[in-house]
Amino acid sequence: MEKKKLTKAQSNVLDFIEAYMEKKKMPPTYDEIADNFGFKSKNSVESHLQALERKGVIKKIAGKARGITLSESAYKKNLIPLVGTVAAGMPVLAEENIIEYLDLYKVFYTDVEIFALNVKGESMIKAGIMDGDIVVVRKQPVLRDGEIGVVIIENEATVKRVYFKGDKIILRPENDRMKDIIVFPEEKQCFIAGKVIGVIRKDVQ
Amino acid sequence: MEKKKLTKAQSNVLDFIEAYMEKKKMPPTYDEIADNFGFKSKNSVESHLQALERKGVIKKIAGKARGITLSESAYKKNLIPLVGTVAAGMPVLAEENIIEYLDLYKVFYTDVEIFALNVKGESMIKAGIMDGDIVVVRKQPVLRDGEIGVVIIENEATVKRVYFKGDKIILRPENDRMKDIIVFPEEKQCFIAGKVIGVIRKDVQ
DNA sequence: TTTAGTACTGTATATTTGTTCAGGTATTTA
DNA sequence: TAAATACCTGAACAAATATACAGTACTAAA
Repeated sequence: MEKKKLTKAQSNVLDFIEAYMEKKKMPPTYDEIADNFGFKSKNSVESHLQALERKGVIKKIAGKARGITLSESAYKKNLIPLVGTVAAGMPVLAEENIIEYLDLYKVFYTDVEIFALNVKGESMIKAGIMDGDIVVVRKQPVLRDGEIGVVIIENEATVKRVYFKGDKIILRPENDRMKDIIVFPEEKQCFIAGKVIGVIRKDVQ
Repeated sequence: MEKKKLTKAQSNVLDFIEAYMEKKKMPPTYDEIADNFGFKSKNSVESHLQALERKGVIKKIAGKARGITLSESAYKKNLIPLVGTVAAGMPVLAEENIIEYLDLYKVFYTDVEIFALNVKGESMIKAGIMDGDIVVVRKQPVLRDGEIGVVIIENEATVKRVYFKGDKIILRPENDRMKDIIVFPEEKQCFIAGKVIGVIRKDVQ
């Protein structure tokens, strides 16, 4: 892992490999790389790959078709570094400050089905769920008393804290200015879609 | 796309392909699949792959090494369906209810570097940022007046709304019970790490 | 009972693919 | 100026790989 600087040509080859893998979900062959850059010899590719391997950004699997793997640091482009305490003088993103790399796919990974829902309105503001947020929901048909869940009432999905009292369902907003909504399942078409397990906010003001 | 049901063996092969691709970032070869299941003939693999292709869950790229691609629906395992209005009677996750598939990697995609930070305490509660949340931060050395940012003060990272007044930096909590923190950059080692662009909450109570 | 599909083995073959050897020119480094 | 490095061509070769053909056995549907 010399971490030497890449030349322009080497950097172009690496970019191509990354883009190819992103799109096709597999590494390119030597021929495909040569074609892309108009190389008339596969050996041009071999040289570049050897250089990239020497500089530690890829690893070749000898003899194997499409045997190119991006080394860890190249992958981390897709991972978000989670920073802990920040040592003096050291750049924020220095390895020493990083606790782990967040793989956003895995943050909400579950065996069961999950889905997401756009939140409209401010009814859950005291629970930290704001207008425009996306809630991540684990699909399940029941809720425990007091859990935040998604309830479908006549084709409309609502996020509320849910209580059960006899045959009534109480939907309690987390907002002092709003009142409970009481639903009688016998009267209105109504069912529980799932439990809110996460929140994603894309635009922080 | 017949969407016929897979047999147990076919399902096993598909699972292996998915796991292999997850781990190695490339599709397996026929030999590797045969080895995994103890098949003594590559033709067993070919038959299974043809069946999987007929049933629409993979696509083969004829003649190409590792020429297996998972069809779209198989990928959606990694994507979170974003549900809009929910039509009556229809299951929540029916295609008709789904607006788009969220690719969490892309939700926070930017050209510039981003990192994440665990939030401790309730100082930003009115901005919908709660204790235990993860804030996603775009690395940048400046902030506009009133933006929520991450400021490092003597090795401690804090999330606050940031104002500038003369040579002072004012860190304003979004919590009525807390007071502004005023920092004189000349006296304390202090710098801006970035702007908060997103929030992720993993455990909703 | 026939037909179709599943699930394998075994052999053979053509193509794909990585790799090596032998050059060449230009550019940078010592 | 010499030596190293980057960057390319061209040809040849061996290994990796997909795929076709010929079977066997079992199961489920028509």
